Amino acid sequence: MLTQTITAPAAKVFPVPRAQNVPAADEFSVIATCAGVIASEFSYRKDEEIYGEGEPCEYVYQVVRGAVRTYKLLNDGRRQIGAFHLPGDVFGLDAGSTHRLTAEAIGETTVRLVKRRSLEAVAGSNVQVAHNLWTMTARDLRHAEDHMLLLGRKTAMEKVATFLLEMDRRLAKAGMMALPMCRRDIGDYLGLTLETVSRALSQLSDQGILVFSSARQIVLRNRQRLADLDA
Amino acid sequence: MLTQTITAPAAKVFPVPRAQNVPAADEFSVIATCAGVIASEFSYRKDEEIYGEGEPCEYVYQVVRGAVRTYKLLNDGRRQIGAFHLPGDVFGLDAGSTHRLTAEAIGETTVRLVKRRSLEAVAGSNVQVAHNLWTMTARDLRHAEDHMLLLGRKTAMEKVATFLLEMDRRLAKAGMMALPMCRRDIGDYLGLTLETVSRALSQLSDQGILVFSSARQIVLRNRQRLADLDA
DNA sequence: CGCCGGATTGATCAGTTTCAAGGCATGTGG
DNA sequence: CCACATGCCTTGAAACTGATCAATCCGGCG
Repeated sequence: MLTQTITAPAAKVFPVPRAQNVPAADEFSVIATCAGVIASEFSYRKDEEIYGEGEPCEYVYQVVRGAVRTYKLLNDGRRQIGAFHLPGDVFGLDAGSTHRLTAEAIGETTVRLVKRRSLEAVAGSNVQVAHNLWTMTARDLRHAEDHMLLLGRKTAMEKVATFLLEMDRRLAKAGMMALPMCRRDIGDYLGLTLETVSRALSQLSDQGILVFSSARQIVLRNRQRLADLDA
Repeated sequence: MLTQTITAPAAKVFPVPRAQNVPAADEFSVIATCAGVIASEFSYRKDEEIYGEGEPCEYVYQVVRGAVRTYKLLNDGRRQIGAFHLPGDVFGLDAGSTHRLTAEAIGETTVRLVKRRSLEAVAGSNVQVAHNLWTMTARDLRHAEDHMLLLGRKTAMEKVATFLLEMDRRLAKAGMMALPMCRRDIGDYLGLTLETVSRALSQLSDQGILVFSSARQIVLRNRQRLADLDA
């Protein structure tokens, strides 16, 4: 899956560069800094597949620039996006031997990656690294548990409110939120149609809770009222 | 939360008894067998809380007899059950310091338990145990990912079909399935009302896909047709 | 300028929920 | 031993939320 992206720039291998725009306590960096683990960088074009469901886990990834969606499909094409991965986020870390979701670049996206085998090797002797693997998987589990509550029990408006607060927390810069994903992606993340997402956002705009600079550039005007709508 | 169950039998401490009716490759047993880790046994009455969301993680549990539901609540009481835990299943293993779901006994239930602190201690030096913690959390994550797809994108009938196949796989004995949980629990697991669950089951019964011995005693007559309904 | 993908908005439809009634076991007290 | 209460389940009818179908609209770009 790395070789099929022939038009993408060749991966540049370099000796453990620390990420710039990434939280301080960064398990990925800790892992990548361990002896024997080589971090590379790689770019994907819009909508390009990074790995597919069922494929063997060759690498573990960290978003550097851009955004990634991971999802599952039903036979007839219905899609459930499990998570959006933004700069600094680690994805593709599966404990088993194959990926259980498909990962795609949402827009032009750059990732760092480490070989899973070298990770395994280090984890086999380094308890700190083994602990980090557990912590990262546990973080994904926590998100999934919260998201099950959303999918199973929240109303459309509550889902959208939760989504906006999550994105605000994760990617707000200077009071402005620049959503990398389209309405369909949001719908497939929230278990809604794109029309329902659009209607909910319009309603929030009408109520003055948010303002659109453009369809994907949003300023939250009243986080408290949004939080009230969130159940 | 252990001390408040005053009418339950006192925990009996005993030196690492292997579980009888439990899979061979049992990480919990591996963990419980490690030096310094003491396994106890404990029983809970129907609907008794085992731990609450937000409480510190004192123990990790394994169901011996009975069944456990773990769930989250919204402010107004809407409930999402994340998983049912049946004999042999491990639950309550959170990487953080507090539980993120509430656990309750569904009926009269017996569990084995080990102190989380002793687990931590062993994991700090034993890579095998650290790896097992990761594997168990990853298994929960896999289930949560599958369940997000169900909650977000499957129809009522598809949800019920998936549920029946899951329970058939996990607790069918002699072709018969004895569900430990009520219709409301099933609904709160599938993101449906209990009436919708009941209607779907009746419909499956009408179509001859299953037969009720009683409301909770079910025989699947045609797993293939059920799998077809599952999407 | 005109195209195109994405977004919005409107009208109708359908699936699920809600509300309500009744049935069927189980257990308890008279 | 029967009457009755209780909890759980089923079934029906009406209401409602969100989906579907369809028509623009808007902004960016060739």
